[in-house]
Amino acid sequence: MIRIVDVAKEANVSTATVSRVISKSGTVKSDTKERVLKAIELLNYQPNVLARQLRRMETKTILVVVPDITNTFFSKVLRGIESVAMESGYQVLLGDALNNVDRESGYLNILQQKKADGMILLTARIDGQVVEDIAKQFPVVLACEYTEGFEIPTVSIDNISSARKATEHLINLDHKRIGFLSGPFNSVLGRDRLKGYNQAMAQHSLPILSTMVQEGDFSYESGFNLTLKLLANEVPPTAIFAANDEMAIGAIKAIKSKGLSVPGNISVVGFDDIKFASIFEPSLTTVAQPSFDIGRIAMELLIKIISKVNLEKSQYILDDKLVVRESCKRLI
Amino acid sequence: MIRIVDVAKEANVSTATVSRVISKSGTVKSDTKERVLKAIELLNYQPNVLARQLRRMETKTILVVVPDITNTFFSKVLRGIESVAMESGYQVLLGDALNNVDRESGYLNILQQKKADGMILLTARIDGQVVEDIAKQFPVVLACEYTEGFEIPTVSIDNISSARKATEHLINLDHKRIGFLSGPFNSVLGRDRLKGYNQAMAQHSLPILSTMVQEGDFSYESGFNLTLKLLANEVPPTAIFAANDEMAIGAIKAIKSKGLSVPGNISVVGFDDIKFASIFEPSLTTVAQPSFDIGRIAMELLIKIISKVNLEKSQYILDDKLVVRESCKRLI
DNA sequence: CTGTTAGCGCTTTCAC
DNA sequence: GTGAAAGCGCTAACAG
Repeated sequence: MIRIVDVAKEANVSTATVSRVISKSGTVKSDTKERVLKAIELLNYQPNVLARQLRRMETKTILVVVPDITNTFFSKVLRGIESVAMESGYQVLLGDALNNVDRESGYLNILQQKKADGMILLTARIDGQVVEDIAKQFPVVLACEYTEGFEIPTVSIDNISSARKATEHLINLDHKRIGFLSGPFNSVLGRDRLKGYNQAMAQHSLPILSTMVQEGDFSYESGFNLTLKLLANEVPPTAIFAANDEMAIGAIKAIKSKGLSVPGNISVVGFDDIKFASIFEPSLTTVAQPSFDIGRIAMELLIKIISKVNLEKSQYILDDKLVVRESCKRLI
Repeated sequence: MIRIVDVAKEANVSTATVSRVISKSGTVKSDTKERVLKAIELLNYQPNVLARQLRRMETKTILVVVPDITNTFFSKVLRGIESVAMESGYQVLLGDALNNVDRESGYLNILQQKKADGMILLTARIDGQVVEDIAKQFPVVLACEYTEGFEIPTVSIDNISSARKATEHLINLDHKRIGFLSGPFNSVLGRDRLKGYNQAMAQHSLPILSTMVQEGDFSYESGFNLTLKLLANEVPPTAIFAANDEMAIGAIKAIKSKGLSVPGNISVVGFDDIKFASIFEPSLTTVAQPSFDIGRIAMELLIKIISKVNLEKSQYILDDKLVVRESCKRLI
């Protein structure tokens, strides 16, 4: 292994000078610099990042905790994060929580061990207080999700109003009996989308029936199974709003499996606008989240926090958009 | 920050003893150990991984370079990698190459900087010689792909025979004019699947027409566009074999867009068996790769290499399986 | 503009 | 079974 002293010897300067050249800090006369560069080239020297990290007490690495990496919505957020990370010289350590709360909290101590300078959470099923405590000690940004009542910097859409809009879309199509496939109640995001649904129903004086609300886990399978349950009701719904696209697609498959059609017999709205939403048949009416931007802004925020730049504001609410496709129809 | 000396002082021992306790090495009398543990607890001490890394010259981190994280096939391989990594105390640094060769090679110097102890490449479009050079200096495992003529440890299926099997499935259904949507010719994997197609055609004395072979990039869009091109032929194909599922789904959408049906007018076979293959309509006949196992075994191999354990063999060929679903039909 | 030097926090010989 | 002490390779304060 070539060390900085080797380069220093070769170039006939001190290690400090070599260090100044490679970290582009301080001032070095241009011909000494030239000499150092040549020596680096000659010896094929690569600075040992580990030593630098220890010295500077920073890793230039951030941790991203994803609830489910096989969900393309999250992989797109991740892309937004990665793009900014790369520009700014950061690397991304991936934590896939596999939709499992224990796994999720397990990643937290990577921060405490100083293996990462900060963390972006794409999921927040962990106890809010725990996250809050971590966020007090280390740079943390919440993306997509947020925790109620705490002051952790957050990037997300307004889930309540989006869910309300989506539900209203169905109401405007004359649907009155609208089933809701919820996300887990233990996530704020799950609860928010439910709130939006409830608000829309209430505002239009429609009854909120407990049989019409099912708690899923954002998976295709839960969408499928819970829809079968909704359909088994004495009076089944004429429309279903699913809290994410994977469940919505599961719902459509379940409806079809019963010999019914979408949107012929039942209308379906999803949430996220994953790639597949437009490919699936019928193409899915859904709430499009600016996934890439969520990631991008979250990473920009995190970098600011790490650099101790003051934040103008800590809650970033981005615009979403209801994308109307083929999966909904006016009730006749 | 609490340091090891603080714990040592608190427990009235030397730093060496504390170190022995936390790294479970050497021998410590059980009541001294007790005292140290108590001090650690009391001070809420977390070892600084950076310092340990520098001292031990290892990071307990591995780099995974993925061609496209939004493709669920790769995210499943990643899961296999992560599961073993976690059990063995490794963390996963993610490099998303965005299907871009430059990005891909950019990740290589993370190894040289010692930010990772080893690397798993899920893509190998970089020059084989470059990979070979890196693999000589650092632990590297190739998964899914491999490089021709080099001796880098590899985990994959036998792409040639799988592609041959898939093509033969169509031939056995009496198809003679079979279009092939290839992956990029600059990847061995792309070329191998083409080879399999060619072999099957030749063995059954069917002509290999250049108009029937189109080079795509594994994306949905390229599958869609190239299929339109295939269909524009004077004599269009009666069946299409796509080198991955995303392209196959693009193909089906293109066929439908022309008012034709799958499998009614044209049969389609894919490759990978991504989650969506069974959900899409018609459900896709495809070659199922053991994605999770590929990841798992690749990581196990990498750990062996890092630990300098001798490998019994370096090329692991896993079994694939043709999953027959609805997208193919006998030609009448 | 450049060199000297003291650590960053930990592990690991070596000595007792 | 335990402690003293020498670094791992680098950076940054300070001196010149």
